[in-house]
Amino acid sequence: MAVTGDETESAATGDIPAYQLRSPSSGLPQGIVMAASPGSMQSPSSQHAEEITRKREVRLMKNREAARECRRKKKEYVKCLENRVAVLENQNKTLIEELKALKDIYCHKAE
DNA sequence: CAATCGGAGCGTCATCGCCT
DNA sequence: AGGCGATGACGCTCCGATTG
Repeated sequence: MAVTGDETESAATGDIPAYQLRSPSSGLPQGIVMAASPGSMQSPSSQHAEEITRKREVRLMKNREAARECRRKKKEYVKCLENRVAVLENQNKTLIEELKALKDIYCHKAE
């Protein structure tokens, strides 16, 4: 059976999730410059950059959740298949027993 | 007891297929 | 054509088990 210590919610690094430990620059598409000081007056170009960043964050968040859901469904599917295997194996066993019993009966009649 | 291994889960990227 | 959700692939972390 599977190991059952599978909750990875709490990172051992304290309160920072593992996926945020990467170098921050690596997550950004090339050519994107982070806005220097949010909250102050912004040039149109930095507003645009912020919009792009925001869109990216939304996309990443949606995909993160989609991936989680996808894995959940896959696990469920595999569990279903495993159940089906167990049922079919039982059926097979029963049928083999039945066949053996019938053969026995047939043999004794033939004697 | 520290090192190593293997499995599980996660986030992200790339890609595909569907919908508008 | 472009947006979007689903999913495979990859690399990473964490954790329990095993081993020397």
